[in-house]
Amino acid sequence: MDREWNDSQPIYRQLRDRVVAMILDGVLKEGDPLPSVRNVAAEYRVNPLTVLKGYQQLVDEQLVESRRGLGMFINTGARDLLLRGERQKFLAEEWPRVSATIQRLGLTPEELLDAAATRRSSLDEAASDAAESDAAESNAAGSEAAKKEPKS
Amino acid sequence: MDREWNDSQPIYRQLRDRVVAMILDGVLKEGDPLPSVRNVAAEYRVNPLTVLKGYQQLVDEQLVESRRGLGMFINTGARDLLLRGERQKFLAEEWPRVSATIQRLGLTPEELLDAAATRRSSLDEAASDAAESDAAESNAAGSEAAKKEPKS
DNA sequence: ACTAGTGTTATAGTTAACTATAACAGTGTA
DNA sequence: TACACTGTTATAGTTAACTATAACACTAGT
Repeated sequence: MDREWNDSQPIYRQLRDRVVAMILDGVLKEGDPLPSVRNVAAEYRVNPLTVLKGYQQLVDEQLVESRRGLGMFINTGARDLLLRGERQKFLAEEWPRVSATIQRLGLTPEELLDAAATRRSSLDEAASDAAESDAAESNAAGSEAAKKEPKS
Repeated sequence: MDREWNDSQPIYRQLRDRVVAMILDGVLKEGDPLPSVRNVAAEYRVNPLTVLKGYQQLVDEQLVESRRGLGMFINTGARDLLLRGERQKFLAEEWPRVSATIQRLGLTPEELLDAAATRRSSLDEAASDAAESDAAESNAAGSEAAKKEPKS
């Protein structure tokens, strides 16, 4: 979670993508609160408005609901919605370009698997662990986030 | 070649990537001229300065040489240079993210191969043909580019 | 009521990307 | 020389992304 920003895409979109990844990985489940705008802004040393913009994207996509004074919460059905939408989006918009690049560079499946494995072992431990242990306490990603129960 | 721009990355970088792809695919060979700044600008209805910026990146990477009054030409060794650099860059910077996304979405090799095949048949015919027929006339990508011989 | 935590809005400034328009500079050919 | 191509630079304006600073609005706990 401490990796910095990639200059090939706006921060607010990378932020949106991170939350999406956490939902897909099961780190954030339905009803869970997102780490607060101010917390994220402070932790990543980014402007609160930038965080808000990323979160607003999620609201627009019906993935997240905002409750003033309480926080932002994962909607019911968010993960299913994502599994449909993101698959199609990825296959249509990103994978063709990536696939062409792989072919152009003559990369072998071995090289690709090696590179993927290398990264996973060094970066994704936390996310993998959280995803694999299903019913464990699902603390959100912020440092010490609020964790109040939404009153339905 | 008539596909429009992707708003997820600046045009000048997409332009740079297209030329890189053409070099890797063998569409542009050492000594070949790039389509002229003005031609590309007109064909894609983009500002000449934007095209120039993309081309300048290639000059900075030693892939292309600029000759005032003549045009811009692929350097010798450009393809080898690319095969080394781009492989490393792709495996380190892009593939890990893509690989994680694939895993998250639970995409199968079949789905990925299908999507890749679908796209290739509809988009890349021209590039593939040019790459496969090796010694054919290698006309550059512009509409009717200059095609002068550089005097070494 | 007070306080500390939420999301939200307002104001204003910087930078990068892109644009339009125009001119300058070098090369080859008729 | 004149012309038609090349790359290059100058000037200036728009938009999107990001920033800093501050205030407003709402909720829960004490």
